[in-house]
Amino acid sequence: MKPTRATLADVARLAGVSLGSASRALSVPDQVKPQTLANVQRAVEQLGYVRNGAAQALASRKTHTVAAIYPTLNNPIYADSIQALQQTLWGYGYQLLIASHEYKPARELEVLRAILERGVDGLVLVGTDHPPEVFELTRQYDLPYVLTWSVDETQYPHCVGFSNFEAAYALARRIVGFGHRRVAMCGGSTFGNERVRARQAGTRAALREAGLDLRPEWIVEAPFTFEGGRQALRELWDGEARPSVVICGTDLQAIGLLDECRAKRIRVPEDLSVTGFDDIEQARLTQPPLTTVRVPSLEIGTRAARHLMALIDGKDGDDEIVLDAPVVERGTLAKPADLRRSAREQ
Amino acid sequence: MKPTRATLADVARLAGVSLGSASRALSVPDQVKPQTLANVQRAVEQLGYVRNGAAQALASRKTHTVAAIYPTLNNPIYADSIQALQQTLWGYGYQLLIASHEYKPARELEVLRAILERGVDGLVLVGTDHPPEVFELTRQYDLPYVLTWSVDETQYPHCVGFSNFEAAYALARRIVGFGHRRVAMCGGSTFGNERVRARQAGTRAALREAGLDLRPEWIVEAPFTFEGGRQALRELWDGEARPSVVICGTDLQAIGLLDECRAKRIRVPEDLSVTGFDDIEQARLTQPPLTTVRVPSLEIGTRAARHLMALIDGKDGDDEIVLDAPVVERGTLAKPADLRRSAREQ
DNA sequence: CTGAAAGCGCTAACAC
DNA sequence: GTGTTAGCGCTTTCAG
Repeated sequence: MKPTRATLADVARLAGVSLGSASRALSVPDQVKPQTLANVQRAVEQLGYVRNGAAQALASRKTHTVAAIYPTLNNPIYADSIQALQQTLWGYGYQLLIASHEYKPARELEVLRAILERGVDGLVLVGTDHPPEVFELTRQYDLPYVLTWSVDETQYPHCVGFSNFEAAYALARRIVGFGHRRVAMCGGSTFGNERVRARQAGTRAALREAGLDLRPEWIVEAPFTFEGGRQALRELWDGEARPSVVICGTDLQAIGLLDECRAKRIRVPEDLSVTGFDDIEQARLTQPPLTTVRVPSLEIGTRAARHLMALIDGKDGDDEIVLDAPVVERGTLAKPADLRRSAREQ
Repeated sequence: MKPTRATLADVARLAGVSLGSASRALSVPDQVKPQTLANVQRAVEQLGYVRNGAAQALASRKTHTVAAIYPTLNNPIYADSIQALQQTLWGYGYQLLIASHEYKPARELEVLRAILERGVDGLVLVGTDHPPEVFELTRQYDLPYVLTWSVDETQYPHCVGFSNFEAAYALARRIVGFGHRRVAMCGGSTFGNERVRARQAGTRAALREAGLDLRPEWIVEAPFTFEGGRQALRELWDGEARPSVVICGTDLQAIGLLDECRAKRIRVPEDLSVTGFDDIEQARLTQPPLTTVRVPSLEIGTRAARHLMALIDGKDGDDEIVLDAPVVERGTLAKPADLRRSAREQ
């Protein structure tokens, strides 16, 4: 029965060295004589000693913990990224504190405050658009941070992500290339979310080149969930005119929308084309498989971790990591019905 | 420009009170005169003061952080639970440190050590089967913990979960009730995983009642992923004899298996019945929708959080929370082909 | 209800 | 290389 945990002082005493040496043996082992190192290690072993993180943090002002604030954990794309982040961080001896704000900027700020109070050495945020107070706090606390997922609408050098504008642009070009002219978008709120804005902008740009525009009634705002997709389809389908394609903001929405199509006996892609965004694993399991944009979520996690580690080490590292987010064509995007017909007629 | 963060001493000075009073004003506001409280609050405001968590932790031996170690984050069921856990904890002023061990017991131990070093006030673990060192450490550190997901194979009172045995038993009864006699299981490794064992046992119990048994070659061990399910089907289908139903350990596997069925033109449930476990959202999106067992993952998260808070507060609380995990029948489980035929013949 | 003072366990100069 | 010695910023007795 151990009444109280062993401290470094106990270790030092048992090893017959000073407190300082014991401390060094643990944190900078190559700055002590092999002999003392061995003694200390033996003592540690014997006592089952484990460092007290709080004390270490207080004295060294390093917590060996970083925090990541995600919009939600309910999207596999973020889960994947967290997984990668966590694994990589682990390799550096860092722990991960995670939180989510459910797409509410105010909530994000609260969460950040709580995290700051607990103390972390670095921060990972998703997206570039955050309440100004967020940036003030990171500055005030001198907290290194990396922005992930997006490189849109920002000057900040430490971003690990892709251009949502370009990705959406490329996808829309593809869509236009198939001959679609009645294009709808099912996205989330643009509030505090530059990804949604950038994608809208990218889509618009491609449409404009083809002489098209996005009709306001065909831009529907729905939650980034299966249910959101279902809702969106209902809204779109009950409208005056019907689009020939709907561009979804996430695969989750697209999958839900596809399911609603099935319920309503709308054939995809014959009656309606659908595209997603993220390329989650399920995207290839729909019937037909979903045409989408592949977001390198694992790589974002891994590189964000590495980049943050570099920042924390004071190595200002390379700037902005722009990853690729290619369109992956599968079965839900095809020529619109009217064109098929005319093609056949020729 | 703030060269250095304000400390409680600064606050006290500005407020014209002692360090002690300032401290109390923050942590036990009703033990100070309203006047001093107000002074302190004003000072805090003015200085933009934020507590230093490390110092607080060191002095009070409370970190206001709890850790949760999950098998993986790559299963929506865990993501959901984490979400609920995190939200609930947040309401109590606690942060969540998360980690995963990818179904490797040794890894879990390492992770726990790192977490212990960092310091947490409580711990959430998934399952009841962990390396003995895990339990030794929690004891040695006097760390309150709750075991989730399962109440099988354990004496430990602080569990929040369901009986995997019962759930599997109920499902198997249902399967047997449909007339299946050639039953296969696609599960994960039983190593360090009592859930898998309990489910096998429950399944066996139900089969035995019907005079059946599980043929060893029909127990396939595959990763808990889409791909795992695909693999399992291939293995099972290429074998000497073919089962009439396969019971999957997770919906992820079941969905992958279903997809492989489609690829191989195996009709479900005509040629083969399939069941899942978890009832993730996608389970109702397969074609036909998946018959599965509904695991109350959100509730597990919420109640685990509450229970842990009680433990931390020294309220030993109520014991073992046994939740319900009902079978949800959808379309992938039906009578086996031979019975259908004979039914028709009659 | 408040102030003073003693640590919490560790790191980081600083001399030796 | 190693020992000594200040703190890190806060909580918590203990008197008053």
